[in-house]
Amino acid sequence: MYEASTLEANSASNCLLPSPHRAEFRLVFLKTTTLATKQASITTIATHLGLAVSTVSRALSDHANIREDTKERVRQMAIKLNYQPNHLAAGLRKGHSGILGVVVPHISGSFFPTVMHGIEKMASKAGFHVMLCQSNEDVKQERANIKMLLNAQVEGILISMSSTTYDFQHFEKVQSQGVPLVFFDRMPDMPSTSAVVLDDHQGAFGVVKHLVEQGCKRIAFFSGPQHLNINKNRFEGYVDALESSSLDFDPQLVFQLPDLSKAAGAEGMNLLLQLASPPDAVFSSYDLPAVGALEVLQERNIRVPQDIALSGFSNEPFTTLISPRLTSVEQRGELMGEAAVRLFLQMHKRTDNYSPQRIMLKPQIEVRSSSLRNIV
Amino acid sequence: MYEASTLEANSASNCLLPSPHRAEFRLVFLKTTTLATKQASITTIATHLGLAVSTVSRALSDHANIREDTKERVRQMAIKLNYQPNHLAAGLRKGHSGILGVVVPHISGSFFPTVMHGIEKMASKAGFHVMLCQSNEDVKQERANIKMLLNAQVEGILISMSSTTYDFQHFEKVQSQGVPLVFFDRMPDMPSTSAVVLDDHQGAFGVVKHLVEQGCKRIAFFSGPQHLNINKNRFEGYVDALESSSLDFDPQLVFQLPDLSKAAGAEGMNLLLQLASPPDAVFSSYDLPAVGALEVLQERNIRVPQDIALSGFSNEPFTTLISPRLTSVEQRGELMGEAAVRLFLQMHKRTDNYSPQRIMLKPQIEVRSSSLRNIV
DNA sequence: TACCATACCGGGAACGTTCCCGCTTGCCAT
DNA sequence: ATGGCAAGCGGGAACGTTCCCGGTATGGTA
Repeated sequence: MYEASTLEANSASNCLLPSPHRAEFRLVFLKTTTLATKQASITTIATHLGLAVSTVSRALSDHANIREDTKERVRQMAIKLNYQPNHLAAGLRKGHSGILGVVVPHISGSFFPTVMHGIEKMASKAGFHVMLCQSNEDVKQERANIKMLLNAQVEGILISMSSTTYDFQHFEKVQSQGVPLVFFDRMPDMPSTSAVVLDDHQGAFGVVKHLVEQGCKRIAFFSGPQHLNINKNRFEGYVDALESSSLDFDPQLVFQLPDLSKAAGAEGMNLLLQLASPPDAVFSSYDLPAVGALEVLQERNIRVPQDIALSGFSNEPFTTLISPRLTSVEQRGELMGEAAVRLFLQMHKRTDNYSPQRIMLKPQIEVRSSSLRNIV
Repeated sequence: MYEASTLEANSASNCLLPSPHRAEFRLVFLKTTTLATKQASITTIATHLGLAVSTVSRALSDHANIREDTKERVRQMAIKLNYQPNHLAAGLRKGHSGILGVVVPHISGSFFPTVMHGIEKMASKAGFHVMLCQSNEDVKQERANIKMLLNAQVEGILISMSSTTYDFQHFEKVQSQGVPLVFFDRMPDMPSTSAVVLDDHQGAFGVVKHLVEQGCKRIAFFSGPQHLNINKNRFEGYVDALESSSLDFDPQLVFQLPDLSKAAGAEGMNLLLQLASPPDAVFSSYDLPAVGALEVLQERNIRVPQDIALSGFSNEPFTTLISPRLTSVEQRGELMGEAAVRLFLQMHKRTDNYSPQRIMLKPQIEVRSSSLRNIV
């Protein structure tokens, strides 16, 4: 169709500041070096006030056994000397760093960023710093990430598994180290792990039930790699919903896509249309293939949803921007992130006696015009 | 139009593991507590081998003055004792933490996650850990984030300014502390700061020039808050392109939207259509308002691009999923993230004598069917 | 034989905190 | 007058590293 052309494709170009700015900079810089001879520490405050280090430490942490006026003196001197507490030293001494590690397969799409948003929000509220890694869907990087995080003395790890992870020794090592481990969305088939996941089964089940209500009888399914719990559960939800609606399961209508892309969805749709009896609905494990299918249908002037109804999964932002708007399943990413942190906090409080817990979030099925036939 | 209905709206429900799993867990847990009596340190290895701590330290860091066979013995004992180096202690002693701080206004949309992807990729390649904060477009949180990061002894801060930031003292404090500070995308109007930004002016200029080439003569503009450099530069690019095309600047055609949302774009479009002489093109500072405008036009059966051409900015993923596909400007987020880290690394190497540098990325204008009138 | 350089390793201080223990002072009850 | 007790503070060890300054062998050279 319309090929996107490119007007400007030049690569990055460095451009230094004009000379007046550079001059101004030098000034600032000189002022800097003379001031920042040495960062003020707790000892600096102590010697300046003739107090003991321990007293200053307790004053700053608002300990009860320190008089209010000495506390105030310490605080004043602290801001006067521009004192910055050293989190590293405190962490070393206290035995915990206040850092929470997060590993995601990648930072793209809308789901993982949404979860990260929930995680960061909740973690910072609880006083934790978030250290972020991405595994790039690679077990080796995942292992390296976990090792890094353990070295950084994180107090817990929240992780969504990479798609190439089949053995779980690196996860077990984390647990044996006594570090709380919480999975979100993608979790391994391990007992004794905490996790927060979406009820993918129920989401898929609900979508198919909805399609049946709309009069669909031959519902096709686009699936992803089955070793991931999420895809497996979505598929089973599809199968169970068919059975519960006394519809036959037709393997011809099920495609395991090589990747969950738009192109793969388009290809799948083309294959479906070549069938002797093509489907009257397509349910895709992810929104992108559904859009691919939609474009194929629109090219061929097949009406959506009248001839073929369509539903995706994940409720990507674009589902409400295309026309017809795409029915999908909201994954509640932010809630998932928050729940994962909450689970971590539970395990962190009573590290002696935590029992692994699983939270299953109820999906929300967003019914839109791509599947809504009888507009009331 | 089609109201999205909700089938399942239950909130989160906790569900404990079934009893057999819990039993299995107890077993695992007991094994854990007995093993993890104490994390092995460098001293543990030293005493086990009858070596000095310093020797072990140098052996593990592959120092030249240690015999190869003792190195090997140390390494073996390390894995035998399941030794995990303590990054905190090393950081405290060495005076640097190996942590890079990142502050973004929010983790949503597609731009910031893309930048973060570039940052994380580049930083981890350089051996840095990434600590992530979001300011939620709030100066107070931004200040708190920076303070936190400084306490965490980060070796540098990469930041994209919040939209509510008007004074820059917290930035100056970072610089006076000698901590490298690099802005990306949104930067303050400060001299002597390093930054990597998109050439927003050129991007906007190019889009308008392209629209003019397509025969458009009355080009409307949707703008965002002008105190942010990005919006200001886009607006100026628009103005300069008009002038360079000897087209009149008509203030009636320029809207400063309250927020860069779809609804705001729709409202703006409606107002534009009420004009005595409506525009023949709309250029929006962000993609979402452009989609809002598009929906209004499609409702009224106004043809895009024949009657009114359309262009957005940011090249959000959905621009290629809607129809007609939306012309937009690619912001090169990943490249921006990588460049920001590279800039930091430069400043980090020669902290004594770095000159602030600015990198300006060339935008790519993705011409698509929403603005392409004469299909060759 | 005396001497020096090199290879290899130990001892110990330091990084900035926290926390346990102990000391003084003042006050009240016995 | 004696004891007890709490408030308020100081001293110092410890957390796990790294790094400087040594020390002891070994081997080679004058």
